[in-house]
Amino acid sequence: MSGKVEMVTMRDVAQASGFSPATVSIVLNNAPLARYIAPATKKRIEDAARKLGYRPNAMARFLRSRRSQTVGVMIFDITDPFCTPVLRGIENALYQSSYVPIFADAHNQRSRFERYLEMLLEHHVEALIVVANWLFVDIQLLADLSKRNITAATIGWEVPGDSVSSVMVDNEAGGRLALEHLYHLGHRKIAVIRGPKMLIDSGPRWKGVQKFAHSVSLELDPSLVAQLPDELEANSGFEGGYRFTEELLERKKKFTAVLAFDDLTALGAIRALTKAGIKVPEQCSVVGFDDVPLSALAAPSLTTVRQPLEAMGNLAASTVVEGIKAGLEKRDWSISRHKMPPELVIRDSTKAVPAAATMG
Amino acid sequence: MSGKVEMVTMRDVAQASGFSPATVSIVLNNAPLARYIAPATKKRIEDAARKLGYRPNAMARFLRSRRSQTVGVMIFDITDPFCTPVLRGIENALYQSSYVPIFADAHNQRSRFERYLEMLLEHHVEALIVVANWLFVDIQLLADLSKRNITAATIGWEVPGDSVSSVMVDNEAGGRLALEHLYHLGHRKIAVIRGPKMLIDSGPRWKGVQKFAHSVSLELDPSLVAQLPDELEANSGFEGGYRFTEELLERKKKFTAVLAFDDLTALGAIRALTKAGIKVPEQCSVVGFDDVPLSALAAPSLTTVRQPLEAMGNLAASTVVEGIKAGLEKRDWSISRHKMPPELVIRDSTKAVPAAATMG
DNA sequence: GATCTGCCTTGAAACGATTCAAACAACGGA
DNA sequence: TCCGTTGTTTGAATCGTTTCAAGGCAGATC
Repeated sequence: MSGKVEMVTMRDVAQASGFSPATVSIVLNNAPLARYIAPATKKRIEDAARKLGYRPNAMARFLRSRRSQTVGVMIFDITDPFCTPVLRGIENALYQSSYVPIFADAHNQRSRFERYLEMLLEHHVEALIVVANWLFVDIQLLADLSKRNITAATIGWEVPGDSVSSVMVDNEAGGRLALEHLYHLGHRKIAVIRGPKMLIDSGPRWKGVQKFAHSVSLELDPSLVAQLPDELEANSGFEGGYRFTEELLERKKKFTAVLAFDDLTALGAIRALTKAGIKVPEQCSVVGFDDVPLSALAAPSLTTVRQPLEAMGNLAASTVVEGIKAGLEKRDWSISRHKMPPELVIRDSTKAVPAAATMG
Repeated sequence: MSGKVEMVTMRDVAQASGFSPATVSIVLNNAPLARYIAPATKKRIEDAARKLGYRPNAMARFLRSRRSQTVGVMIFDITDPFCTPVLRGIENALYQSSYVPIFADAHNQRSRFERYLEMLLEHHVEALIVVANWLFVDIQLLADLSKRNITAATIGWEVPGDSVSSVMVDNEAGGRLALEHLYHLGHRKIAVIRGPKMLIDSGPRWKGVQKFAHSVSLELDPSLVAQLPDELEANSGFEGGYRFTEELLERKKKFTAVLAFDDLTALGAIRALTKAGIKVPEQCSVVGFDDVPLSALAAPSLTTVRQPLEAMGNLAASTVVEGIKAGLEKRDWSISRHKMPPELVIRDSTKAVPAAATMG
């Protein structure tokens, strides 16, 4: 209860057990040489370590072995509800492999991203996972990492070249799923809110929508289609969805459904509809994209195209851990590019189109 | 573009600049001795470092100086929307001081908490911030940390004794604020959903509610008061709020407002009311607590008692950084216990009680 | 010319682990 | 007795910094 606890070092364990530090190291790490160590020796060393409460010093270990047991996790904006499940997935996978995540939040700022990258490199992370949803393109990143052979993976984003693994949702399939759902419910006049140009997701999703429309000869009225502006604010989608929907209503456009770029946009659209006295889903259906956690809690709960966010985080982390292992064992290893299948989650914000459209 | 980049060490900088590693270290760290170094020398060393792209090796530095530039951030469950803003606040403050957060998510499991604590100690974090909202009480934690003199702070929680700083909201004042608001809107028949016993917040909030009720001679009908069960699931509050409200309605209880333990509970209550055809806020007001990010997006947007979550994270982080500094300079330093003032945020889920109550 | 004073700069010892080549002990066979 | 073998254990170097007592070198003082 009084003075500081002196750190217990390997030397202490060696002394206590009567063997040399070398032997202790070999036993405690179960290094290859451990197979030559007498069982009795192992036991005595392990007992001593336990008794003294020995904890290896991660830093000292690193210095010799080049292993920091640390992975950098760079998030573009933790405030975005998209990130939380992804982070959970990453954390969980790393935990299984006894890696510790160093958390970096870029706040959507490039300068912050770079400074954090610098810090992560100083801490010699063994791998880097970047959760981003737009084009942070950074050649420096690519060069720095692959040269220092730090395995890296991105989530929701892809880096050109073949040095970084990636995990994404199949956006095109997702776009298709969303429109297909509305179409099968009988909707024909559908407003579409496309994502900002700067987001990599926007293009493919829209393509999926168009392709499906084409396949069933559905004409998408261009005056019902809008594109969200490029914005860095985390919740700007909500605003955007709200404004565009409001505008459509003011212009007295007719539509029975809104296909929104993502869940926040959908929520914004719903807010505008509700405010104008239009009931969702009775008078107008709304479908989102992502299935962020709050979508299930919203009122009405949101029909959406689900990205398996936690699984994506998990996969990315497992991938880099695999990459680290391969590097250690000097095995060959090539990056992977995963496209996860999206899944339609039907909740309360969509409904079959009423026999007679009630909106004007 | 070919082989790996060899690490640039301080020795390389020394060689390139024509000085010794000692001098380089002194200059690059701007150590006390730096005031004796000739300006020209400094410049040459700094130039060389820049040119070679020298990056200090955090591990090696630690080994000598005992400073890992690392702070452990233990979160009880990142899935809880409460945590995100807090995490943001912590991250931001640490970033300002060039500390890097090591992220640990206990998933509400004690075993995981302990394992992570172990890992954080191995990585020699210079401080620990624990975001928890219930009694994880752990004597081990206390002993281990203060003995190894690692400064620690908790958020939303307090540790007995005087070794750990804490930042909390003033729950009692918050409870008061919530009821006061409803009362001033004219509500008299108010259902109250108290928090789970295991949460430290529950008691004081309820106490605040009671005190205010007493001060205005308002009688709280015990049959309109429920307590959420002890549950570890992150979103269990929603379920709880839903179920209790549903039950009240089934029992045909009369009330014009619900005072919920937290935002999720409030959202659950709203869901139940809406499902029963009762309009919020026209027929029934609902007030939450916390002001988690999704409260503003919910429909109707939620009136709630705001905890300054980001500020709380920020404060906790600044506090431990201060503690680290004090320790380094062998200054005296005593822990602090902050109680942040809550703030009523009026949105769309509350309204003056109608002249004639319409509910049965 | 010896000694003293500042100024700058540096040698060398840590820090706590890992890693091999090498040492050691014991034993059987020649 | 000597050698080789087998089965265990270890000495000593090393990783990249930091730190501080000590060193070198002008110029000033006696």
